[in-house]
Amino acid sequence: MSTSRPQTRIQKKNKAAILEAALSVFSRHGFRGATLDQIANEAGLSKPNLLYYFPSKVSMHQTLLSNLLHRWLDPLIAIDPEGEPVEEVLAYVLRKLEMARLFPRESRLFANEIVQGAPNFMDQIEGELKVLVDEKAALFTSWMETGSLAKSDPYHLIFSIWATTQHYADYDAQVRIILRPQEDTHFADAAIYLETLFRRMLTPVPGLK
Amino acid sequence: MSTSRPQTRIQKKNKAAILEAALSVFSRHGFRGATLDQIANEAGLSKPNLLYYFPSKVSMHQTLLSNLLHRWLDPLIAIDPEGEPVEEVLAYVLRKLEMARLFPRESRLFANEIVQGAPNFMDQIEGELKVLVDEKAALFTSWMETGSLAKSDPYHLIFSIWATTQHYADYDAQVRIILRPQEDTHFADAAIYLETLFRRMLTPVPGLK
DNA sequence: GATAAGTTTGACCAAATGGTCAGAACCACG
DNA sequence: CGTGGTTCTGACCATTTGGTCAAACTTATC
Repeated sequence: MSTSRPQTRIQKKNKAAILEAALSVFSRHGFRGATLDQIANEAGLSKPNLLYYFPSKVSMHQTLLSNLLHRWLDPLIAIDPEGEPVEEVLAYVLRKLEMARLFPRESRLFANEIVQGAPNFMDQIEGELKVLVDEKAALFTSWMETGSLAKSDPYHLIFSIWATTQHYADYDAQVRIILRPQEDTHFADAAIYLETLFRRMLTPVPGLK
Repeated sequence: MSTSRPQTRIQKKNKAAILEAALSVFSRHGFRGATLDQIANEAGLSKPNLLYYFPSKVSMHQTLLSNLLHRWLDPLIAIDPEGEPVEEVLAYVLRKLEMARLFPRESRLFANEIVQGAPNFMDQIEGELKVLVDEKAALFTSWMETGSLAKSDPYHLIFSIWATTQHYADYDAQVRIILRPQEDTHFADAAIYLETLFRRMLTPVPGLK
């Protein structure tokens, strides 16, 4: 209910610059490993100036995490219960891969948080995320029962989609070294591979009941 | 060539306790996020005592990483060029999943290091790991050419195996929350799911040339 | 059980880190 | 332009952190 003032031009610009820098630093070094000096440097501001816009280091981190949640859930929400099942799931895979390509820092921020036991993200995982996953798992199960999707464990199916796509963001350093010659095409190659992988998994085999 | 003295009883015990504690702390908080006080606490030793056994914080980290490399590569080495292709790769998948179950801290240590751009692991990834991956990728390709393994990109195949299996160690916190009711059986369920996923991917379809 | 080697610790240090604050500089607007 | 709010900074602070060291305490060996 607080009558919050509208942001000034400078506030908008600097808050954005700080969050941008904080995302880079937190996603590489984790919360504890990141320092305000690094963030200030990268944002082109002084350390006390950071703390003029955000009351503390944790508040920057929390802001980033809650901004992240919606972007992270959107591709899952977009699965259409009225669509063609195999194509809907494959489209989800490709959307997730696209996220890994376009927002690798966000993916790593998330990875860092989970690896550390999700100390600041538990609530959201237990809440919105779990509800949504349960809902989509139920949708997958109903598709499997009508025979329009091959039967398998819907939760582990979702995990395998997350794992394979996020791998290209989180393990970027490893992927680049191993694929050195084809560095520039590796996302396109991954898309082809993953579409095959999941199409074979999901396409119902007519002979089986 | 240095004539290194044999370790005393106490040295053996305390070095092991320190590495054990360091593994726990580094794997949760990353290198920068871990503190010597935490490690000392967990090991039941004083901070100066840690530094009697290891000259610095980085030396503990490096020791853990190089101990890790061999355990990490072994399952890949064990793929037998003389074996039945589909079964060999599936056995590799299950071995990797077993590693995620038995050594989750090691997996997270590795994940932390790669997420941060592998500052202390580059050499080994560029060296031994890349050579071994190239070798096994070539083996997969030869199997694909003789028709005993379905055709696909061997590098992305390997990535997808790593990603899906390590997910259960690295994203443990998330997995446990989403699967709460079946927490205790989730590795067994994952084994069934992943075997199906990769069997469908790898089994050659007779009708296709 | 003396003695030399191995082990442990409290006290300490310099650097780094998150954060504060008074005041200076800047900007929008009448 | 001047004035009131906004933005920025240098100097500062308390705490944490990796690391040192001399001295004390154990342990093994003869």
